[in-house]
Amino acid sequence: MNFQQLRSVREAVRRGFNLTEVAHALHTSQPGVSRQIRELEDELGVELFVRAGKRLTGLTPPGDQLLPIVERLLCDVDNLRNAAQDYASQDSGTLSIAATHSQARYALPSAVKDFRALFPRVTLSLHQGSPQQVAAMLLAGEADIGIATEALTQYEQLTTLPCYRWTHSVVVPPNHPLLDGAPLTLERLSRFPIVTYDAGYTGRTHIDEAFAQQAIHPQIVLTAMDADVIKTYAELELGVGIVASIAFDEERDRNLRAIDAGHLFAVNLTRLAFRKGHFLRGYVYSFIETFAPSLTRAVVEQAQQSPDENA
Amino acid sequence: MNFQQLRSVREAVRRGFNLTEVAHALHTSQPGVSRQIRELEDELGVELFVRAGKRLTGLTPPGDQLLPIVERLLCDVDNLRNAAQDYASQDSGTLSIAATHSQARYALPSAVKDFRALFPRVTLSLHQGSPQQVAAMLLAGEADIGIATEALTQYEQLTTLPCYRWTHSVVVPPNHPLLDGAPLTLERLSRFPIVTYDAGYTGRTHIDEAFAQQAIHPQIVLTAMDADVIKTYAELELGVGIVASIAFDEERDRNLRAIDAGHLFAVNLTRLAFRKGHFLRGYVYSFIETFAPSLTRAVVEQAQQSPDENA
DNA sequence: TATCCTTACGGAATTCGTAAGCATG
DNA sequence: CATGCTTACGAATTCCGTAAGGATA
Repeated sequence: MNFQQLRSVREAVRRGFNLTEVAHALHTSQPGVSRQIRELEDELGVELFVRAGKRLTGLTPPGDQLLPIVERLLCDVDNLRNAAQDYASQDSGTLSIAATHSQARYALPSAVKDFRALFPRVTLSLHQGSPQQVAAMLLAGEADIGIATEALTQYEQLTTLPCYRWTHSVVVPPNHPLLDGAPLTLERLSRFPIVTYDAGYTGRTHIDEAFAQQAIHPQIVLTAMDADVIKTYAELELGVGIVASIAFDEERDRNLRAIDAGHLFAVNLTRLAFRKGHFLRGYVYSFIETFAPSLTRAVVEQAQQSPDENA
Repeated sequence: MNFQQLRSVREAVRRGFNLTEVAHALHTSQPGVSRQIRELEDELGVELFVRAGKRLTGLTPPGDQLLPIVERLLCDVDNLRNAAQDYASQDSGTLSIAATHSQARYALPSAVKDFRALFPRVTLSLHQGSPQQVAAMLLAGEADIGIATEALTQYEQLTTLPCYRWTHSVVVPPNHPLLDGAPLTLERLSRFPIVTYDAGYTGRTHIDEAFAQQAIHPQIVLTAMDADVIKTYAELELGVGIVASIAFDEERDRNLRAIDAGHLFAVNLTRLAFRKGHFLRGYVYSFIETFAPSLTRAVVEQAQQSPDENA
């Protein structure tokens, strides 16, 4: 048994059982991969993959049970490397962050700035994607930490920690009727076409829930993955924008006015996540604490050890 | 990085940093081991071992931190093999049990008998030792499950589950004054010399506690690791024996009489233990349930997953 | 001086990629 | 017939044990 065999198996599952693709991913030849898998199966005495003729099509029951062990094993290989590097080169290395647009654009910049000053020799790589993509990157070991408001708690294999709470705001052009000073209600809001986030992004769930609860069916004329797009169309008077309050900046958004909507939609909780069992280098803890001061190293380490909590 | 390197490191720690011994344990040459370790250190970029001149004397801080990861990694290698075998040869394999004398001699036989009938093709290996040795065998991966009354809960890396409760009995020759029918008390007991278990064995802790609580200092004239020795000397009238009730058998021990001492000493709880993260083959669950019917597969699997419980 | 680790060297086994073969949709 | 897995083979590399060297208690 060796690591290459295990990597071949893991990659085969990830790449949909196409060994040619696996070979590319692992920078080796296709017959090589084929052999690695076959040899592992021989050694273990079980077929891990279902074969339709010569083609692999899925995992057998034993394969299904062994895969998590293989994953954990390879994860530990990374952990070993990371932990060693943490000593070998204390303050240099890579920090890979996966985040949604909202976080990358509005929440992270200040933490990133401070972190770069503290750890100039750490290469930061920031990957933007949907909450699902953020989770996928964490699970694949491609990112150390992920930050998003939605979806992260859904994954068995991720540990999540609360970072901060925030609410939505309504953004409208300066001459808009909603700026008449009367209290903002869902009912009033629903009289206007609405521009907001795509389903599954940045607290959209809470927006939908609020309307549904009052049996109001708002006319949503445009959805986008990020606040910048939403604000752009709110300026064009396509509709009333609903964005995260954090995404409105008086200085920059001079063509818009914000109305707090914290009382209309449930409070959102942005979470930080990492893969269970994934080793975090020393500076990763520093970054986390810079981003969310309540998440001290002790807090994060404890969350890592008691995998059942979802505080 | 490869498994042999990791095994060399693990074994070096286990064998007190003597690479010559490690080489024997791993069935290879001493320079080989030396090289494995050096190469791993080179690859990781950290020294794992403290070297005094040419001699290894201990772990460096990074070594200390990496060791648990190495252990888990190698444990998963075993898990992979075991899980595979569970499919490859469902009902054949090996079940290794570590137990104290009391358990091996009095509690296990019936479970072993039933298990052998159910799984004739499984090779049973039963290792007897002190509670500490039982724990050590589990930690070293040499035994699948361990059974003992003492000490097992002390180990961070072991998961333990309660099997059954039992109390002590006093055993004396047929003509002994304690058989006069008057209630047995610690005070009366302490008037006679006592023969019982060694410290750290089979509920000895509770015996000491009971006497200490009443500030009685019994005269313990002989201690032994097992009830058979104790009973032998009780027969020879060296002193009054205190043994686990389960160890007294009216049929066999015709030269002795037992007096229940359940009210004198705290109730003992015999526990079953296994290493956290250690894969258990299907028939292991069967054995456990045969031994302690309350420990169904579901119960055991749950204990495996929530490592913080010590119910 | 005995123990124990390192370095040096050479043979053996393993590994891996290329090329050819074959099944499937 | 294009895609995708397997088998075959040979070269290169890696691996590992023996033997010799050096440091320490």
